[in-house]
Amino acid sequence: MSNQAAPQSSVRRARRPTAGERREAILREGLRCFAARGFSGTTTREVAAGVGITEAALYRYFPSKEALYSAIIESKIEGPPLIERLADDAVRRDDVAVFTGLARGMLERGARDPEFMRILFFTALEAHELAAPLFASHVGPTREFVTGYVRQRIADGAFRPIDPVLGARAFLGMIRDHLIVSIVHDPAEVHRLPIEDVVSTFVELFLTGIRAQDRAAREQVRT
Amino acid sequence: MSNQAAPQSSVRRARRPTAGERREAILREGLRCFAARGFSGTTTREVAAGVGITEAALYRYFPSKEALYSAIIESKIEGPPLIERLADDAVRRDDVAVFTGLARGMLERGARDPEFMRILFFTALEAHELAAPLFASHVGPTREFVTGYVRQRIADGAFRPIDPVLGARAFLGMIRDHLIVSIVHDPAEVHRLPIEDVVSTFVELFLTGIRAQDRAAREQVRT
DNA sequence: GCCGAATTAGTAAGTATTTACTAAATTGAT
DNA sequence: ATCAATTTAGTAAATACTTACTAATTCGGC
Repeated sequence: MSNQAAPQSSVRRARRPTAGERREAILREGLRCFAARGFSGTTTREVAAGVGITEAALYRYFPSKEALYSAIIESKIEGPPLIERLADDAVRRDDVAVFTGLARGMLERGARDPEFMRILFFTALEAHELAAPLFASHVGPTREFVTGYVRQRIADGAFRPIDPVLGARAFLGMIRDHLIVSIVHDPAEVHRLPIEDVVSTFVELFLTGIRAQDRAAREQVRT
Repeated sequence: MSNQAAPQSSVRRARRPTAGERREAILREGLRCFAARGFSGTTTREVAAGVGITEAALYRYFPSKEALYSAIIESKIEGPPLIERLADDAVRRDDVAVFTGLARGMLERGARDPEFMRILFFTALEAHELAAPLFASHVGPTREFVTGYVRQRIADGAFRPIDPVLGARAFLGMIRDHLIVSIVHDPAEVHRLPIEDVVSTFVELFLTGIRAQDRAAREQVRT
């Protein structure tokens, strides 16, 4: 992983990365470190060493450790393309498509970008000031989308009349817990179960549980 | 902070705390700090100041910061009385009692001891070496208990034949997510919804979703 | 193309402060 | 007076950040 650092006597000197490339490299390494050990568990020295430069060079790109951390978090703040993709399914009241898309999107993101999940948790626990914006860009909209959809389907008479917040939480909780277990605790387990199996199991479980049923089925539950 | 407990024999002077009391006070304050800012985000100076003593005094009771942290975590490692309480309900196959007891126990612990939840997350994220024992004493047994119960009920023909691990995760995920939201993100929200409402909503949702149903109801879900 | 000045990116070696931890002096209850 | 509990007053290492300088790259006039 060590960068080129043998410029002296060699005939062909390695090209020096552009400022943009360097900045990106610092952001990447910073993400790695902060995701692994949190803000206070990470030193600027580590990050610089990981990039293959000195601390002073790092401070050329970011005026402080805080600024670097903030830049990393901000780079993860983005619009909600997942929700937008599901808007169509939502207006068509296609429950299976909505919840399948949701589960698949979340689980795939977790598999693709596990460091993002860790940063998400660290910022929340460490109460970083950018935790709120970060959550407002990811977790919040998703929760509101699901809550709104559940509320709508209850109004439609398709879902049972439970608290929509709890309904949304129930579904998102299944997904999130799966992500937590696989990413935070046991990264190996994530590959044991194919994503599609997890998705369909959770969706079926949730929809069967929340859908309005005839009285007989509902009474059965109360044992 | 002045530390005055019930004066036993002397009335005039403030009694100096016994070694045991002091130790307890340090553990309490340590829990507060570590739960709030994690291991690397907490300084021994802070803890000592919070107790009202100097760092040197603290080091009389604990030989290192690590030792203090370990003692705090170990004080939270305990047997599984929750699961044991549910064993009877489990052999009687009383689904509602089992899952209600589970949800209630977890949510009440979260409400009673939010710092424990935060420590749990911090140790996992910071990959502290005591994370494993801590999880083995709390999270693991609960998950295994639920997984086993689900597996059993599937064998009974009472639950649908899904992966028991995912079934357990679905239920525990709902609960855990509720705890996370209320404790990590939004401590105010925990009081908005009465625990009993949350418990019954989740239990009904889950049991309705996982219970074996007649073909008509099952087909309905597939839309 | 060519070359020296200007600019940019980088380093080595710091500084000031914080941190975990400790030895020796002091306090206070009995 | 004794002696454990506590404080005073440290130490060495670590940490975020800086200073003073150098190497690499770009640029503008030829």
